[in-house]
Amino acid sequence: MNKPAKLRSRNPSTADGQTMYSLVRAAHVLESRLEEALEQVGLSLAKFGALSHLVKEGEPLSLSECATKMTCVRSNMTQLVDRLEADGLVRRVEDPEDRRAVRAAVTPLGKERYAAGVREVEKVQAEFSKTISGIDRGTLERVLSAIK
Amino acid sequence: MNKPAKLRSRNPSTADGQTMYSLVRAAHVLESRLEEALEQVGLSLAKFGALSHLVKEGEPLSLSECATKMTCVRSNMTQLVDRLEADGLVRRVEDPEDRRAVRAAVTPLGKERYAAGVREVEKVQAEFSKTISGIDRGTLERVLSAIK
DNA sequence: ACTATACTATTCATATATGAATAAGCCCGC
DNA sequence: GCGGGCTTATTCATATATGAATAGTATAGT
Repeated sequence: MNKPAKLRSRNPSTADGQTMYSLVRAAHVLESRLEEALEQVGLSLAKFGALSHLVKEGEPLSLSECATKMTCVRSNMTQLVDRLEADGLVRRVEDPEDRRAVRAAVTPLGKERYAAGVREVEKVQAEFSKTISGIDRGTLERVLSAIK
Repeated sequence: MNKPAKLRSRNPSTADGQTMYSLVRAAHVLESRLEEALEQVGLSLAKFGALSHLVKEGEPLSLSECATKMTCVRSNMTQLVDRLEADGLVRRVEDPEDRRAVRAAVTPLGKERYAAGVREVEKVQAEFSKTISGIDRGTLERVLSAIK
């Protein structure tokens, strides 16, 4: 639902600052497009991201593992799983191995919804692909992955 | 304070999808760095962004104008100005020309804080600049600005 | 002058994120 | 086996964002 307004504008101190802001702005635009596309199938980017890890893993993941994979704090995952559960897309199941842990299991509806999300996301990716034709993808990937 | 966990991970449907996710991830990393840098001087990225528009404009802006410049909805600006006002960085002033409007005026403390923020942000920009040496800046800018 | 329409900011409900505090359960060294 | 130190999830307070609903003000067209 929300996208940060924070830095949608820019600060012109240096030329590179410009590029940095451009990159952040472009990412926000892409996120908006993804949110919009996923909204068509009743998902948000956050929900889609969580489902994608669960579906790919093929078995229930503890909320801690989910949080790690999504690079967010656990309290965020607690709330996200609350919403996913309310939507009927995942179920909380106990972990018999570790009674502290709670695992999130994707429901059949969750799998369906995820598949529909993938189809929507692929459209956005195709769009994006056209836009970045005309830049060397390898170089771009290398630079982007250097930002950590 | 917050950065989206949403898409910090990736979905490997196509190679270009990878690049799209890389871009989004990189932007989140940059935002985190900016948030961290600004935290040193008691600012968030959202607050810094609002201050930057107000300082550059040189005179009080209505909340609607602020929202437009920050590309966010007005209710967001209402809350952001609430927090900036609580920090003593801006003041709400009435607009004698239009009794509907409320303008945000930067305080002297706000100007100082902004200047301190700029110094912090410049450090992050310098860091970023090093990272992207090795890619043609013009090409990158052109591609990024094509995303809208 | 009046009315319809549009724009102002605010409030409210909600989603997404963080981080601190808490309670429960695990496990290592003794 | 037990005490201390992790890790687990949750709750709470808060920040940032959206969008719907509202109240007040402005303005254009008649």
